[in-house]
Amino acid sequence: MTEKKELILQKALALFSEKGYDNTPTSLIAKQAGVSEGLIFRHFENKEGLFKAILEEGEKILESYINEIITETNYQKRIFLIIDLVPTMMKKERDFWTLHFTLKFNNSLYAKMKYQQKGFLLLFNAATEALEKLNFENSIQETHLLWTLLEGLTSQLIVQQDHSHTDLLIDFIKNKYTTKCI
Amino acid sequence: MTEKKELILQKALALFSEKGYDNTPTSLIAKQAGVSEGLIFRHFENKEGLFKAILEEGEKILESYINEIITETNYQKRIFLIIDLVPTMMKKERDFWTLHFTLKFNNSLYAKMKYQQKGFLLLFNAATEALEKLNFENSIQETHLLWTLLEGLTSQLIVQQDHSHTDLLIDFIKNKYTTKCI
Amino acid sequence: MTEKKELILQKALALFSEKGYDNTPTSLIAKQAGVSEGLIFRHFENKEGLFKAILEEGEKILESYINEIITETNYQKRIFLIIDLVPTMMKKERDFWTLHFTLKFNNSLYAKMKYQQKGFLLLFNAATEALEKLNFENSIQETHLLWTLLEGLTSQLIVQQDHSHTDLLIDFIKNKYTTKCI
Amino acid sequence: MTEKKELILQKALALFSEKGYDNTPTSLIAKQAGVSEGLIFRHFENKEGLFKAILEEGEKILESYINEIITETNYQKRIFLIIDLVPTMMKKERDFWTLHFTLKFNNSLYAKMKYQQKGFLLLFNAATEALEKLNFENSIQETHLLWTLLEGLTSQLIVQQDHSHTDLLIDFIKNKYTTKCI
DNA sequence: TATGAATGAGTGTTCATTCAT
DNA sequence: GATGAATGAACACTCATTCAT
Repeated sequence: MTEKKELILQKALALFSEKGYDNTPTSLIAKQAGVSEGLIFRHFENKEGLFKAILEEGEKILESYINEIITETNYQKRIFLIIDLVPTMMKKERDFWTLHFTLKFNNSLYAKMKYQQKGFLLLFNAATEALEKLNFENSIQETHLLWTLLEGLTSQLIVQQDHSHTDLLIDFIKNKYTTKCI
Repeated sequence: MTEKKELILQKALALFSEKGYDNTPTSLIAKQAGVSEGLIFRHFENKEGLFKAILEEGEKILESYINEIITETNYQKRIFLIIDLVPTMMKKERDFWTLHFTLKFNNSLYAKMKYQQKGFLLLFNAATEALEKLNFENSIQETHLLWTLLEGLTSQLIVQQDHSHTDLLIDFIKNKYTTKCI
Repeated sequence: MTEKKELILQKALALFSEKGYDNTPTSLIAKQAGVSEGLIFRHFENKEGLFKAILEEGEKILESYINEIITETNYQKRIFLIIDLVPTMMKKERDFWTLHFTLKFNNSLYAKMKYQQKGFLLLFNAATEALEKLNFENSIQETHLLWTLLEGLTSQLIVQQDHSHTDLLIDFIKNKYTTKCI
Repeated sequence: MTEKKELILQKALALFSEKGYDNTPTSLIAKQAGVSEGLIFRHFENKEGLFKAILEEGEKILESYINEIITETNYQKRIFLIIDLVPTMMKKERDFWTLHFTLKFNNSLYAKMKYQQKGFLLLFNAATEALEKLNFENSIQETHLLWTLLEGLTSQLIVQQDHSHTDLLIDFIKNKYTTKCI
């Protein structure tokens, strides 16, 4: 991976997440990366190829998060890790997750992200297992609830750049999962 | 409002929600509405003007939903109405809410939707009041939690066309709010 | 057919035949026609669509030539008309026939010209009939020979803009077909 | 001439004749030759330089054909050799002759082929001489006729890959030149 | 009100060519 | 000799928008 190729990926990610895929011309990516526009196509063939390359980079990061969580055998801690996942990712890889989340609603591009659903399925099952072990009744339904919560959280964190308010909410949620009264 | 103007609004809404605002050419809207492309600009001045006009139509619908909720003085029922709001809207006005939700993440257009935040603020306060009256501790935080849940629910309903699974979840949530152990 | 559409067709034909289809940018066509480039695509959808539109115009002309020939019942005259066809067309519709002939060798575009082969088949049969009636032995083979001659003639007239030399050849050929000793 | 240079020439010839000069990117030539694109420019400076190099190779082949013909002093045989020239070349060096013939109509590249006209002029004169010796009246005009025939033959052989039908025609023509009644 | 011809700026993409290694 | 990263000028094509009718 040459330096310029790396630069293209970085700037493309930033622009895609800020302005959206369709509103980001390849010419702008090239300009911001200080690179000729043609180079994008030499390296990634397509604008879509560039997009996929970005996703693949994110996939690796996601995998490491997931591995950490599903290997955690203290179930209480595992649940907390899951709850923390969204704010953690949004702090460390904001651009990537913004892109990932918003493009769920762009049908044509969503297809290219299916891969990540495998990762999320592992996570879902790990959550169900944890909730069961922690003696929650109807652990599957509880996981669905937790998932919905996390999805809402993501949505909010994307729109409001400010995390302070959400941090409070995170603690509030954790507390509920401690007292088993969600 | 002439018949053709109405047709434009309808087809534009359907296309915007299906393909996204940026991926919907005015030429396609005109074609599907059986109307000349120029007419769109005569009636709405801009593509953005067309978008705003759609939002204004939705605003009226939203208002009626909100009125029904905030005038409900049985607080238990009010909470249930709020929980049901998302699936109800998604059944009756799917296109509009899909458009509304997905465009939250398109910064430039989001600005044009601020109006609706007034409506949602009324709703938020009505929820806080209800939760307080129902003796939930920390009613504001609880409302935030509820809001997050509803936002996650919306996201899920947009991606999965199938509501059956979510209906179960709705009941599950309602039950929690009945037993006061969310 | 608006005036500008007509202009586009004219200039495109001239440029395609002069520089070849691939070497003629749509921007140049637009410039020479004094028209915006976008208009080409409004009217013809594609560069290829423009090409096809040109062919269709030529088809009509070809048909009228063919009709004149196959309805000629004086067989001697018919043969002369056929021999004269190439130089006549090259004088009156040089650009079109140059385009037609040269693009036979561009496989991908040739497919779009198949229609004309129907016309040429009628002509071929009319020639065979005439040669038979004029008591040529092996009239089919003779027609093949005549065809080859006409094809070579076309090729020469395209490369050499000057017809004078070819006109002599035409008379020479006609004479042979009169004396039945080709 | 290194092995790779030879490979480039081979693949370029095949591609130019199949897809045409303009429709053959240097990148494709490089790919098919299993060579870096830069090497093409190191060896031939230009895409056009590559084209010229191909022509020069063909020139040598053409010369040997011509030598064989003009040194043939049996005039009957000489004429037959000339008639056979086109199908022979099209069987043995199809790609090269296809390229040669089709690019006659691409003005800008045709200029680079003028050299070959010298060879063809020798041939033309040798044909005239033979026809004169064989007591054809108006031998120059006859040679023009023969030339036109050969040109048409070439055109047909390029378009129709199948030679069988043309082989019959060749015999038919030879017979005419034997009976002196063309 | 409604049409449809016309525009022009922009968009993704291709490709011959250069150059450091 | 050979590579492959990089360029920049073109190219076909799209689309919101204007305007005469």
